[in-house]
Amino acid sequence: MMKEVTLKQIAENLGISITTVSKALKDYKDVSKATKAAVKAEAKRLNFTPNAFAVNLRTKESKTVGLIIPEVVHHFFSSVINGIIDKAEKNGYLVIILQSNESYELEKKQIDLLISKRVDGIMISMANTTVEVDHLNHIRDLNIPLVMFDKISKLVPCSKVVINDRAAAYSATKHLIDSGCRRIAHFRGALLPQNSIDRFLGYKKAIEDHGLVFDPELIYICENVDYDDGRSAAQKLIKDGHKIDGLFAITDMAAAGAINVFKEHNIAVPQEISVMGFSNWFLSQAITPALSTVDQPGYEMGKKSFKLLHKEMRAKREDREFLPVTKVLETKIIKRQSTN
Amino acid sequence: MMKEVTLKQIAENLGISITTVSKALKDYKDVSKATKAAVKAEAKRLNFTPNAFAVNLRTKESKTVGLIIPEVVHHFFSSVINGIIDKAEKNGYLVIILQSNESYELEKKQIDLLISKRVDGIMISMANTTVEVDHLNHIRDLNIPLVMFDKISKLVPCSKVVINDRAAAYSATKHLIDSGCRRIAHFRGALLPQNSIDRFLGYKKAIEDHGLVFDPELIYICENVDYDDGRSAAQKLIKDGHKIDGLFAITDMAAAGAINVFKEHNIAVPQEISVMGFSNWFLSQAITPALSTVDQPGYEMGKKSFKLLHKEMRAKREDREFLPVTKVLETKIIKRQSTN
DNA sequence: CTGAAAGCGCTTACAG
DNA sequence: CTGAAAGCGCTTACAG
Repeated sequence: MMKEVTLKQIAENLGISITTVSKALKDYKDVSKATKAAVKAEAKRLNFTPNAFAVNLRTKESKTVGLIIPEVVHHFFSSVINGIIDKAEKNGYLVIILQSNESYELEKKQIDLLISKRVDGIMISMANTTVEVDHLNHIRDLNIPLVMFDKISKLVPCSKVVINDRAAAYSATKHLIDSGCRRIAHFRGALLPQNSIDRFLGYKKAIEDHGLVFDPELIYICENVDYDDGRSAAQKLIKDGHKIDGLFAITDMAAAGAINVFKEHNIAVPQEISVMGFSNWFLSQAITPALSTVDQPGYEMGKKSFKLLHKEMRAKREDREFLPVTKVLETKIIKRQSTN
Repeated sequence: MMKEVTLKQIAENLGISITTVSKALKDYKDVSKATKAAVKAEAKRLNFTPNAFAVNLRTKESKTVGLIIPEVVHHFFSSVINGIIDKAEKNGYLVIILQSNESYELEKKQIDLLISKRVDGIMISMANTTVEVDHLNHIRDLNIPLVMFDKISKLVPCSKVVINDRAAAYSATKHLIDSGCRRIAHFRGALLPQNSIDRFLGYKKAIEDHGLVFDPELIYICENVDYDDGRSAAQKLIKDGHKIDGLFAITDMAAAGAINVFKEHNIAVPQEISVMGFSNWFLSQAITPALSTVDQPGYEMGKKSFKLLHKEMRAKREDREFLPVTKVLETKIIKRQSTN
């Protein structure tokens, strides 16, 4: 364990001042070429890296941003993380990741943690159970750059990156209708989250716009929008005796669960029931029949989120005003074998 | 934007010294009860949080650890992340996550990044292409606590958390043999990574231990161990005209790809060919037939990794010696429908 | 072109 | 029980 190399060390070795060493390393124009060369050579020789703690304290920046998501183990969110990390790193930022586990209380706590760590900015996708947004507005009050993505709140004035859930669900449902379905069930998410509501509304509008009858009995709730929820809802649907020829599920997982239940009941997909998922998770191409779905650009969303955050951080540093931007990303229908 | 609250601010408001304020907040025993109460009340009133940058500089600790994994978008690694984040947070640490994208060069760069950020410790799972380990030993040289998990190197003297890949692969192959398979193919990973080698060796040993003949022609390489690789290997296997009744694939993804190819060729799974995967990713229960596999405890591995790192960080802080520990986690066979 | 000095906000050994 | 002082390692406005 050797001693840490500091500016002071280099200065002493070279018999010059700490100030000059610091300036030389940062290529200040008021340092002679010869001095710069000598300092850089010595710094390299000693394998000098500036003490980040000291730099942070002086510059009041940590070059670190925080990210809060509901869950890490989730294809969509891990894609977002991927996009954020990639983009952040290219711009010299590191990313601290925390999860809210879909809990409002935990979400508040994680925000406080990030604030007390003095991250330069925060990106967040809200927990399903979050209804109140004071903790998010608090971030704005402290003048910390903030970007929300996917699960956002209209009540927080900050930059946002989203998809148009309503339009995407409309397209998905229309795809079912166009392929001949006339009685289409919908497995929706919980009542609270905005994207659960929006996907439901998109479904409903598509039904009504195309001369079909909206039947509330065909709506089932998948609280956790996962595989098991999809299974339960499909079982209930069958038990309820509803004759349907199409199903639009809020996630690929729920759709996969439903398809497997249909198979167990010898209901042919897509011949008897066509099934649409949502997200285009990896899973959708591996199941049989391969799942038709809506592609939700997670990686893109991550990249774009960091980009907006970066813009805002830069504006803050340079004391410029920054106006929040909302970016809506494109989704597209991916047709596979589960629909005609 | 209000002014930052500092110790100085509190001291001035109360007409006492900064030293006393600092000590009062940290419950030093040599501060009077009355003073402590007053200081705490004022701190609370002003919503004081210590400036983390200053604390870091003084204590030479950041209460932040770094994590480097090959890829974030990966069921197994995201489970590990989950375990690490959970455990870290409970102990007051935040986690910076970086990915190597299976690149040795990037892995080196990420390590340098974390070192220069002065994280208190590093956890890493090696990239497949990493053969040389100087950059890892460099972490040790700097006396930074280090834990390797899953993809480790024997050449780095540090704590490790792994599964016994060889034994797990042996059990998986034995499961196929016990269920009646006599000609078992193996889809292995690239030649370099240790766990690809170990799983292959476990497979080979099981074959030989049970009176079967090891046939190198039945070994196919899945470079990226993913769905498409599994598909290609299965297609090649069929084209090569090999008659097999069992397949042990290095990952669930590769197994899923193979199963789908078998289906397309009207080969019944498990009646004609039994298939074993490895990892117990979510996917394995959603495909048809549901995949028999080896459960690899990702969340557990993450928790244990942080736990060991934490121990080492504590030992370092208290200037105690710490001897590296290697922890081998249990795996288990999960029997589903793809095997008899 | 160079450097002395102040300061970022905290912690802690030391004196009283 | 309280506080003056040094110091963590850097940056930068200022003087020369």
